[in-house]
Amino acid sequence: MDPMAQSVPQRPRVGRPPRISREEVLAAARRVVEEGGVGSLTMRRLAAEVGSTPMALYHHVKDKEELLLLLLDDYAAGLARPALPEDPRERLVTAALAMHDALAGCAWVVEVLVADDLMSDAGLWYAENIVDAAVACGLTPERAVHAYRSIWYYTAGEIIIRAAGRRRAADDRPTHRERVFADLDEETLPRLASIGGRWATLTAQDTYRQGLEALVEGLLP
Amino acid sequence: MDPMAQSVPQRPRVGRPPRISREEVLAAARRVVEEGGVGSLTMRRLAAEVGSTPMALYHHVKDKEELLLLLLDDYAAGLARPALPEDPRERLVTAALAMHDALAGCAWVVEVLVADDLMSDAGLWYAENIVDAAVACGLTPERAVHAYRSIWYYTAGEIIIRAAGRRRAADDRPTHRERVFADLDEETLPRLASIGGRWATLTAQDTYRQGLEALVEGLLP
DNA sequence: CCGGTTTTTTATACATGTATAAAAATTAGC
DNA sequence: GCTAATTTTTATACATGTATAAAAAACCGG
Repeated sequence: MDPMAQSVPQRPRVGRPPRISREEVLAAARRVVEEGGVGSLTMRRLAAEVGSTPMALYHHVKDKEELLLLLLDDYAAGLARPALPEDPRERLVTAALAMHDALAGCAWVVEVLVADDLMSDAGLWYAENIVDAAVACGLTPERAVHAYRSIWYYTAGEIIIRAAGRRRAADDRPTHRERVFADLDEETLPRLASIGGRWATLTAQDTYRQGLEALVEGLLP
Repeated sequence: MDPMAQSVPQRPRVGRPPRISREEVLAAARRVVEEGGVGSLTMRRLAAEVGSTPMALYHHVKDKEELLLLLLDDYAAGLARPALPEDPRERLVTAALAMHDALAGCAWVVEVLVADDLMSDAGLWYAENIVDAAVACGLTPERAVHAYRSIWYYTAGEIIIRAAGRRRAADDRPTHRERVFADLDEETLPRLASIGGRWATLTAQDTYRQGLEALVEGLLP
């Protein structure tokens, strides 16, 4: 019982020895997602992949949500961290853009975002840089955190809403929206009516950066 | 076959007569949600409520997602529409706040947001007023739509992320986050480390309005 | 070697959304 | 009235996440 003994590799010498490990499960999950997309990642498929049974997985991850979170973690860990400009304001914007790009590059990220919020390990790098840049811009630490939070809401919202839009576009049922926008009441909704068909085009445009810069503009003193 | 006949009540005189209607299904869904929360709304339970079978529902709503969207619609239709200030900028902020409050008042709204985006009927009132106010503030219609869009991302993001946070707080497993924030590396993440325990407090605060005003500040000329 | 303890794995079961196909109930044409 | 067409309802089935409880496989003290 030497307290200075290596604490991690000190395996528990009791109980039935595990046939699979969390790492194996994660590695298998990566494989499955890589080749079949996140839609093909089911607990049963994953169990088959590691040569075990579905319920055995639950001894290594709490549930599927945690599994996805862990996948996202190591996706984020593998990302290049761009060099950030000196100027604090530019640094802030650049870091936020990098965060956004990271999320946008991972199609299934939405499923995790609605469940948890990326404040784990790899994701912290973005938070660190954004908060730090905000402080460098003259905000108090408290307001810098609030600023980060606002940027996070905006960013996560953009990712999620746009993903929803893409999903909607995928199955090509003529959307409720199109019908609604087709016959807008000019009396009660004159502005939208005057925009009419351009709405789809306009909202399809990528204005993340524009909005981000506006937000930053308003947040900084 | 008079083409000028009432087009809507002209019921189709052919085929097996329906035993349930979309309106009945919706009314039943409202009852179920009202008394048991959205979690208790299952297709089977709903079928039982209308005295039918699960699959019969699918002739009146496309799927559960559409059902929720319809529920949200008439929730929104029932909301009071606040009087808006004259000053366009205040009007913009007030309308956005009203939109946010509307969403925040509906706990299960998140499930719909991630699937579709509230651009249906009742939700349009907010869009109309926000876009119109933005134009009144001097934006072109195009930029006004973009501005609305940014506000929408920010708002939806706030609602979704905060809901996730609340859900996480509900089941009291000591979150990954707490553990992560407990031992931050002061070398690589000095700023977050210096904030440390205050992070939870700070991010728990409601800063929606603050962020909104910053965003509006930056969006308007 | 044996019974107890601990850990991991397995088996079984359930609730859910919904696909598919059959059945039922009506009208239209003859 | 009979057959075909049309619409709605029902029955059955499947994949999914995961709860629960039993089983298996290793350790320990005797």
